[in-house]
Amino acid sequence: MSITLANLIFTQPLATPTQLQQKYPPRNLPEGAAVTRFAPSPTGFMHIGNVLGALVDRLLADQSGGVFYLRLEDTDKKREVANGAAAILEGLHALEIELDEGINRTQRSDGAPPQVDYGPYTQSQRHALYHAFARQLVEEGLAYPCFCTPEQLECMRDKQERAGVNKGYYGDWAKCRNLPEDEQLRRLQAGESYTLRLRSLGDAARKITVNDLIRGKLELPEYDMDVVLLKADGMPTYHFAHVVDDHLMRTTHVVRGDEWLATLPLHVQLFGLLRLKPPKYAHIAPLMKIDAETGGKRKLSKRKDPESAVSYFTEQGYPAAALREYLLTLLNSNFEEWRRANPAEPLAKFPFSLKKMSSSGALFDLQKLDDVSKTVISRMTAEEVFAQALAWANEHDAEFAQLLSRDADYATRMLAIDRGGKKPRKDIARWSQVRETYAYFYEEPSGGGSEIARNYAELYVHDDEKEAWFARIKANCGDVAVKDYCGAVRVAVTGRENSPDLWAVMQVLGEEAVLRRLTAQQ
RNA sequence: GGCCCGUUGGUCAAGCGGUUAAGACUCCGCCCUUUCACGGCGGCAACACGGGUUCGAGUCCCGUACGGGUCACCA
Repeated sequence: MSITLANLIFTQPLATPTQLQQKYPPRNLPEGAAVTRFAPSPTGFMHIGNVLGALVDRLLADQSGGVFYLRLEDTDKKREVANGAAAILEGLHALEIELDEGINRTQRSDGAPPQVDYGPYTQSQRHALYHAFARQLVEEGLAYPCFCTPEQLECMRDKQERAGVNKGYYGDWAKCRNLPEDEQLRRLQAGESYTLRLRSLGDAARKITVNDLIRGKLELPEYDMDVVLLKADGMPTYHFAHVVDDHLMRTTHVVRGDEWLATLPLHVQLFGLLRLKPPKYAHIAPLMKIDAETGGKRKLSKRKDPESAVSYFTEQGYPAAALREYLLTLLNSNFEEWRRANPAEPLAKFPFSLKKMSSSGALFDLQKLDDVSKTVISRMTAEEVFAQALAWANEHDAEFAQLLSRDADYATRMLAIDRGGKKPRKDIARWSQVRETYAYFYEEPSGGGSEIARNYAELYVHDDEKEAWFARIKANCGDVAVKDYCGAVRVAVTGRENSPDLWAVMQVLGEEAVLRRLTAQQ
């Protein structure tokens, strides 16, 4: 084998890009079907913004008869966490977002015939694929080895900072860009550490126009940096992996955070140099919050804001459906209107539109989430509420889980109070609130009965229907106003000044418990 | 700092050259009611600022301010 740049860099036999494109042909899907992907890195932390993107991916695939898959971006071994993949799957599960492909799945969830396997779906296993495309770039003179050390690069940036010029590896600053070939070969043969850099053809003075599905036409400067394509360990950088993977996996729509807008021209350039067709892009604005100290709006921060983690919401016990519904209201403001008109339709039926998304960041509003969640929970049956509350308690409140499961029938009857009608109660926004809301069903109020309560105990007939029950109170309250009389009974029975329908509460508690509470000593 | 993106009530947001500038959440009031919710009705409250273009500008253009992003062998 002759001694060439490409042969020294790529010592293993590789397929050609053309062969790979034949191996992973365009997907056999209906016209216009969107192939979307969720591509997080396994850092052990799932940001709520990440699942927001995944929701968009899911919706896009659903409404077009397409495919939504998961790809693990584990090219940075320094940041990788042991069970990072599990955390990602949990995050998707928290919103019940289903995958068609990826990691532990290779066929569509709707039972459609299996597609060609477009995996592996873990980037660290796709080494040879990246190298195949990288080799082509080297052979065409579009990529070169860079021997600069991290220290040298750091030093370069310092100088650039002082000189007041743009930082980065470009133009005259790109020391290794024009190394004589014999030097390149010599240093490669000597085993020096190197990265593979793009020989950029971009000129920052020129503009390209790209279309973003959310923002419309964008005019951005060409990318003129010689970015790293392959790191010293042979792993691809995000930019290069994005181009190779999304092409080979036949992604049609790339949905990602708008922090990628700045490097979009680079990605477009890379697709061009590889003679590949770029996907469509949709850049989502970040979720924001009000900073408690400054009062200003800022991006939801992983470090400062516990509610930026999906796990926060699962711990609080927000139902997956509530999370999805709330996020949809942020995505498309006409969603609430649609939901009111179609209370039972699955989300996939919602005419979701990327165009209707805001290009500036939405404030994450916990209060509104609670409101949405209350509505979602108020529409569930008592059995559903019981099952989900119990599932939550099993994970986060063992004592309460025991209480609930000790008498499932009792708990279900309790949860059924004021539920199911046209105007159901909306007491609960999260499963963590169930225990406190229904506490008096499990423990006697501490106050004890009052004079009125003891008086009422004597005339109480447990088998009274609601009408008769109320008539009996009215007939016996004497000088005391009905309102006050009922109030006293309520306090004795529940320990609170307010509760759901008193009669219904007493029916569930049972005659014995009611009488005991009415006659308890103070 | 360079480059890019954005800015309609407290919040999410309709609006696409002529509107009394929708709706939802929060808050307040009233009604319903055995309490509290729910529900119904009503209210407070907005086009960041300055210049243009135009008969007319939230809507188009240019500045300014503010916010966000990016400038890694992280994604």
